[in-house]
Amino acid sequence: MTISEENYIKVIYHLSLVSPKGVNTNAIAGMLETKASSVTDMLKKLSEKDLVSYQKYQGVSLTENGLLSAKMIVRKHRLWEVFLVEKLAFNWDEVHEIAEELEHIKSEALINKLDAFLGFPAFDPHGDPIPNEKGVIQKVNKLLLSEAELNREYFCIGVKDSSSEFLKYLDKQKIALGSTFKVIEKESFDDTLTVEVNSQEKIISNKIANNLYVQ
Amino acid sequence: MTISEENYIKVIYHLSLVSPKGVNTNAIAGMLETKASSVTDMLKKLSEKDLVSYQKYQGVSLTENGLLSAKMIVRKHRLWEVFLVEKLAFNWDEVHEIAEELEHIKSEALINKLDAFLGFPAFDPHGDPIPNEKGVIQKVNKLLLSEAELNREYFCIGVKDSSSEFLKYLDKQKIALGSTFKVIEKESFDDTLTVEVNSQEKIISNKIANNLYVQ
DNA sequence: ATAAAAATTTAGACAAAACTAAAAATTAAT
DNA sequence: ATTAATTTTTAGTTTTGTCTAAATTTTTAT
Repeated sequence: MTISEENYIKVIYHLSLVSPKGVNTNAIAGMLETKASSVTDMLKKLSEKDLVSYQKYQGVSLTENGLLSAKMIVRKHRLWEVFLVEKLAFNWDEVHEIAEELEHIKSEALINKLDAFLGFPAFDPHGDPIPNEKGVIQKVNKLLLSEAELNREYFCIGVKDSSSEFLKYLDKQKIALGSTFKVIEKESFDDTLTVEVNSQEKIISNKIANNLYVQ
Repeated sequence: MTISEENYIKVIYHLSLVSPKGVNTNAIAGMLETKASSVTDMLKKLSEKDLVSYQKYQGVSLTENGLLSAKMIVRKHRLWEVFLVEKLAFNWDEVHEIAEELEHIKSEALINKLDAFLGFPAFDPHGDPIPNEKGVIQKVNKLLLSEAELNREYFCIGVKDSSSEFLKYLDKQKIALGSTFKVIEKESFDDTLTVEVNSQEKIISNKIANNLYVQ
């Protein structure tokens, strides 16, 4: 697979988690910052290679082959992110772009040795699960902070948006994976939350609460 | 720079160490397993970008820009090789191809943090020096085993040929960086050496002796 | 010094992956 | 149920890096 093909497969994978019926051409184009016509061209090629099943105008989904390939790319991406944060002392908001490049390094021995070196981590620095050597992904119960019940204790276990801007905001607010959350009050007008984070009271907008996973 | 451009710059760098007057089109084509006409095309492009100085039919050499770029690529390659051997437990004959991919990862922060993580190593697993952040390469006195004097103690400090075949042969012969060498006898007919390696007597062909650096 | 051989460059073509503009199919709206 | 809007595909180009074949320059050998 070329790097370009891998990027398409990865994007189709992520989109198909949200819309399992079939992924739109335009949605793919949006994620890859390319044009719909380019996507159509590539879908034909990926279909030839039995990585996606594609019917004109009907959207696209991954074949078994394509799904496994996608999971291996995601595995590589997330393992490299762990390496960058745990071993090279990068901050969690700095690793995405570098991992986007590292995920295309081909060697399977490399990624399995890296996995062992890191101690077979189950989650990446943003709380996303890391597929194992076979592509199996551990399923985790989680909910958005915006869906949390009042006056119950939760732990932050992940972020939905892992953009640098959002992560830097969390750093500023001293919110990290493992932080404890208790929702004190929910403002019905705009869904703003009053939350006790690590025993400190904070006001948290609905947009933020919609991008924090808790348990 | 594209990956292809980087590969050309790197090959020109390595060839210019052997023939400093100017590197031949055919030599580049040979190293990159491509055709001379493709090389000519690329030399024009690299010349446009002020990475090489190139005059039709007269061979090519790196500009200051090109030289620094080449050294940075070599730096990345060798640091990744150290990582693969020291941290991921690869054997020294397995790392070249993987490092050929890793050397094209762009982030400067990455490579400097990797350098620090590895403890600022001066040499890669084959004994080749690692350029520092500025591109400075430590100069080392070394000679080939084939040029060694009789009955003097030497240490193995590097290999000239770092092909997997040669390195595996050295593993089999229990020769590694740091091994001690004393040449007992030189057969004048074919230059075969009788050598004491780590206090054990061995017969070593001229071809082998021409690919081992000692000090 | 000139002819033959070797090396290099030019010219024209191709594949991959992108693009623009136009056409076709699907979906939404009256 | 048509029409309008949106989405998707097709057709034709472009760019990058490669190729082959032919032409040119340089080097080697007589």
